Amino acid sequence: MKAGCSIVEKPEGGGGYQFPDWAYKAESSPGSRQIQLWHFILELLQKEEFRHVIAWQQGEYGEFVIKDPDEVARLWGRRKCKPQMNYDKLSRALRYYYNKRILHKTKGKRFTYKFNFSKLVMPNYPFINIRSSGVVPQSAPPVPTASSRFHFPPLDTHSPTGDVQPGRFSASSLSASCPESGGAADRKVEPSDLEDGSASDWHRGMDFMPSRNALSGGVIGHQKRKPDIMLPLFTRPAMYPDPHSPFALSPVPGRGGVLNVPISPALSLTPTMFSYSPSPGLSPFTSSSCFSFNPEEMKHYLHSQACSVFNYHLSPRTFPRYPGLMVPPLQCQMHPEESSQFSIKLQPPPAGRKNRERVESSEETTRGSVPASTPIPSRIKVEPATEKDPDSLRQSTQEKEEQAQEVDTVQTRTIEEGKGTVFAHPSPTWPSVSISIPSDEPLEVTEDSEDRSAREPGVPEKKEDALMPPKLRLKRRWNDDPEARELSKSGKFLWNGAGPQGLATAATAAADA
DNA sequence: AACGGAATCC
DNA sequence: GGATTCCGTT
Repeated sequence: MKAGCSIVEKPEGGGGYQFPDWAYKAESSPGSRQIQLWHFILELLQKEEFRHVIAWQQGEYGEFVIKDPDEVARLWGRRKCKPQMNYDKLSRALRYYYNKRILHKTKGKRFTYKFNFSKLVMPNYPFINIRSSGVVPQSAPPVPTASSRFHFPPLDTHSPTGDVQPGRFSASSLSASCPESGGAADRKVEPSDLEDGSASDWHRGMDFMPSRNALSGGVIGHQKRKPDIMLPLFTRPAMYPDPHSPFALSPVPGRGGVLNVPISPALSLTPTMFSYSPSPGLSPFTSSSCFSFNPEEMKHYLHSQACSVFNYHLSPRTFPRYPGLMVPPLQCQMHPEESSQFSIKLQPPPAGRKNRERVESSEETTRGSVPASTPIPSRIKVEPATEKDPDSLRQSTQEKEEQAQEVDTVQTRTIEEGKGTVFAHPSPTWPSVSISIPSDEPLEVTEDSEDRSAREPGVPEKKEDALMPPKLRLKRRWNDDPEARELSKSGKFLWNGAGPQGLATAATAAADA
């Protein structure tokens, strides 16, 4: 009986964050209707009260340590009303995030994982870019300061200068809805906690966005309505010193570059939405909004969108419509049927254990209904045995570089140099993303100021890469394959950096929801 | 401890 | 689809 386990628990008025009702609806969270583990983790991470249980790892961007695995598991179990939860199970769930590139393991460090923020948030906060100063506050993820919080990536590739300061996060309900969960860890933080962070409470600005949007859209309660255009654009915080605003969005409308981003807190940061869901219906940007923007931001956004569409074979429909926008032809399309429903299958059904057993024992089936006729595709392990263990070497030094490049630097270069894209069919070069915006200066959107040629000379893996199952591709990309990373850095994967706060915000929101 | 396959649940 | 559960392996 999960009677007491309500998933949607709106924060009572006052302390919590007020999102419009729709934000709390299950539909707002495609994929999973309940809080997701990574949300939960972030949620814990943003609360000082749990610092002894789980905390950001100092010195590593997005890295966190589970100090008390059992307790984390317990909390998670309580949240999910799974009393039997333990770290083993929880960690299994975390491990599933590896392939999704939401998380990866910091090898050599016990109970230490690392969020892949850059890939996580980008679709939702394409312009967010936080510096990888390497300074990670104790109780909070690397929080960009008011001055560095959000950058417009391509324009800011210089090395950061430790101006990241610890942010503090207001807490929302972390409370489990389970009946027995009344006490202990579930409390709200004092207002003082909410107040003083200069860069801290930014996510409260989220409050404005959905609600204002609901109003401005005029279609309250119909978020599914297709907007004319949906672009999450953010402005520089300094311009709008609204302490409550995550994106420094002033509640005062009408400023250039300000956009009311209608992000469902629950939905917006579900990474799978973007990465694996070509459906425009599930697009994070599917809510209506009125906004203004500046061309520069627009360029970046469009560019990244274009790249995303390209890189992931997303439906072109995911590309925001914009007058004058020229979406480069997707020449890397697959067969029509495929492309229409393209999605990265992270966990393709492998030959099951049953099959394995059957092969071995040549009969025997303990389960009820059994695949009497399940064609067993013999699985080919394509993955090259890169048996090096660069961890010890890489860990402290190189990883930071990675972060700097991965997170901070937004690769605005195009697929151009990718020649044959990772995924794909050799497509004649897709020249720079052409984005034309009315009343804009000549575009040089695509040039990376650094122009690092991280290009692999040989790139022998590409073909192989293309043949490789998506799962493996991703795996390669994220696990330990520096080459793969290099490849991705060189333009295969074009993501904007993003801040963990965004996630934390979402986590909070989701948690509250 | 960490990984990942497999089945299952919701 | 996202866990949860179980478990063999490294």
